[in-house]
Amino acid sequence: MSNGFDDIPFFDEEEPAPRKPAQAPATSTAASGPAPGGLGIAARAMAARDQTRAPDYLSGLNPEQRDAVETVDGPLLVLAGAGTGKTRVLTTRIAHILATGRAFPSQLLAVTFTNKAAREMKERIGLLVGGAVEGMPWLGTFHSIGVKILRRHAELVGLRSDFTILDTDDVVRLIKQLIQAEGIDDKRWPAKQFAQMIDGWKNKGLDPSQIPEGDARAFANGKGRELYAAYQNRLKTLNACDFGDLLLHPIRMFRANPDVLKEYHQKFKYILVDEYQDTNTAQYMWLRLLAQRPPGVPQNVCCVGDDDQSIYGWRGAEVDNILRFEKDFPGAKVIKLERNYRSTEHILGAAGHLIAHNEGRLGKTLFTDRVNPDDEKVVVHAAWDSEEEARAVGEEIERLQRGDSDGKKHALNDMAILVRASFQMREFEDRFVTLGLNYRVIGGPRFYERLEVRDAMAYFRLVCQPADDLAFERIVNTPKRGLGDTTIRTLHDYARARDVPMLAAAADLIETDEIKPKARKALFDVIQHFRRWSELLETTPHIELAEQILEESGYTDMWKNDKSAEAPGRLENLKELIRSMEAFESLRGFLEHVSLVMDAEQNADMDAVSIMTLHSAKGLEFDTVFLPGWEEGLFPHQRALDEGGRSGLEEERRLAYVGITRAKRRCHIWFVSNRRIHGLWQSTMPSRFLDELPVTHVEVAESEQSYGGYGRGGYGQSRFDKADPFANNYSTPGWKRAQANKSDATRDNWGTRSGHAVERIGYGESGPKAKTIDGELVAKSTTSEPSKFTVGDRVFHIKFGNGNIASIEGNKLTINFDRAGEKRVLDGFVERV
DNA sequence: AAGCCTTAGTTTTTT
DNA sequence: ACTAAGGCTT
Repeated sequence: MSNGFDDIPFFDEEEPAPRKPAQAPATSTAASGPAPGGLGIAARAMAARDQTRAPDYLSGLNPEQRDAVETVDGPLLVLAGAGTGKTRVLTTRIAHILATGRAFPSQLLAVTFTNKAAREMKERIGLLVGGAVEGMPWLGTFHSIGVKILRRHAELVGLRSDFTILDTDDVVRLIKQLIQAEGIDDKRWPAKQFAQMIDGWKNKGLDPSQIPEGDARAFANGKGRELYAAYQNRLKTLNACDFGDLLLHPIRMFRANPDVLKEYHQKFKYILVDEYQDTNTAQYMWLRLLAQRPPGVPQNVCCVGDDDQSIYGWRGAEVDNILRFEKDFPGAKVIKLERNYRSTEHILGAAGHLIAHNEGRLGKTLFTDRVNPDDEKVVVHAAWDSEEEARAVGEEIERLQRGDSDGKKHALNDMAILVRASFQMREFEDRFVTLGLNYRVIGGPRFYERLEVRDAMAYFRLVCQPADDLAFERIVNTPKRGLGDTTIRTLHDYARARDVPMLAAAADLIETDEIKPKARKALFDVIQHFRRWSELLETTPHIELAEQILEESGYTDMWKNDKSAEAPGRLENLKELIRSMEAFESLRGFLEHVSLVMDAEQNADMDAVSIMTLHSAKGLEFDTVFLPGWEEGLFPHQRALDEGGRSGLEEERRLAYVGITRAKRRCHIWFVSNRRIHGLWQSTMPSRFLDELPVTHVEVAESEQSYGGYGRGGYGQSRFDKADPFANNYSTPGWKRAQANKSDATRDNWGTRSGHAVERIGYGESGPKAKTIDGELVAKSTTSEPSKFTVGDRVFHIKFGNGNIASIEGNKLTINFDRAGEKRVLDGFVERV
């Protein structure tokens, strides 16, 4: 569990979460079996209760929190703003339900989105109640609980209970096969895209028969519905599920089997949902099925969320679920948590003013009364380009580390850089490597998604589940065994014709002469190996077996013989994979875990600055937060605006809100005038979100360096004394260029900004001379001067050779090259011949 | 089966 | 501009 954040206390300067009560039994009596288990916890919790006064665990709560904990009967929506003690309320509420004897641990259903959140909740309940929480079998993610339900009733939806869970990669490969089998051009209709469509439908809870006609037509000349149905059939044959099915199958099963649903109704006395604003339609349907009760019986559902932190609309989350909670659950009580324990008044003020620009919200205002005159305002900085941005952030970090500003030395662990898009990270990494500053990147490619780990897992899967064709196809020729396309196709056809797994097909076919002798020998060896491994499965310790599989299959040797730079790292990852199996009892148990828990631990020992996207920062907090890249087009992101319209913009704004509210003490926002996007230098405009920050809580940093045109020439006072605090930035070369571009076709990405009137102050002309790089950049991307080329000119390009200019858009030329065909290039890269 | 060349994509991410 | 992946050639 340690990625460095788990030990950061949720409350700053508050008393820690209540400790194990003195009268709690010292020894654990946790039940060993599953249901009806968990009496150990209940007993401890009951013992912890003090009949004469309010129990200890309630004492540290504010009135609203306490209300949310004690309102146990009937539907309850807790609107918990950032840093208001959400997790504390949830965990205390659970402890309270247990302590008052209202339910056994096994009668609580508590759902989270991520494994991390589930883990954290378990730990914290353990702290409250004392001891581990083995007795809460129904605390987990939507998906892990879905699997649990589904394994019990798999046969009701046409699966066997040992079904496999496919991840995205498997799904895409499977769909690709289906597309090809239909004779559809898989270049024109990419499997990946269709996988995303299916995912979208499943998020909405739609079967093939239910998808909108338009959607069905949109793919592969109207074959969308057919393909989706074919995909579901194929999954059934494979005895497999995708992630969406882990929710949809239980929904189907409950609808078709009211008696089963009733069992669960009786079982779950209290239901809790975390991060309710992130639920999608399918999750919502699932929840409603489980939460519904006959008239007169209270629906004990408690959903906790924050509409202002809903940032996953693009993957199917429906903020509406939280906005209409009261309609869905009549008689619901709504409690708002607005007292913030995390941030300074300036940070809260800035965030609150920004988010107030959103229309579709329930409306909360965070406040704190711990006001300190030394609290720093949110600082907005300008930089010339992203390189300077990274340099300046690096300097600020070193300053804090040394303790220059306030005499306190700040740990790198307390600082984070939160970016909108991951490509922004690189510049910071480069800079920090140069500076020798420790950093850690959160998110990004994950351990279990690495090629070598997935290969190894495919071997294990096939040993446990010989019918796993996807695993078979993945590794049958890895390492190379001379089993090429032809052989695989033969196997595939045979298997499909007889409806048997490919491994079985292979066993059949090596008896015949349909396969060339060489391939037959190779296949024979593979089959022998798997037979033996399967036999060892029951007798050999799983770690030993896993090592043996990787050795005997030649997989480790393959990487040992590989001379590429990555090979050693891959071998190291394989060792790590084996090591991580130690925590499990069997190979099967391990596989199940991995399919549901895709995250791996990070080392938290080192003191390091965290770099991550705004999305992965949700739920975390840091003393100092740096928010670079506040420019139109990047943040708010152009695509969010194009595809999401106004609601897209509002989601971006929520993202900005999430970013600011991660900060406890210091928040530094940056924007640059020039950024390279897709390899081209673009002039950028400051983000509209900057204009939405309140003057009283924000200051604009004086220009720290090279980037001249800002803050010099007698501007000592706050930029906010002016009508437009950022006016000066609009006099920079970047801004002028943006203006010039406005009347030009090159504005395509950037010129669509509206409703943002600014007064320009003619300052740049007489201002300090810009750096040399300025001249270069202007030369490359300015459009204020007419192009030195005209349509029809014959030009030479170093890569594409000779050609004629077909059209000119600012500094971008469209050229018909004699050999390379039509290309768009910058005018700086060609010369007249 | 390895290596080269062309082509497409380049916001955010969980399970 | 860069990268990664897929297709094609040798």
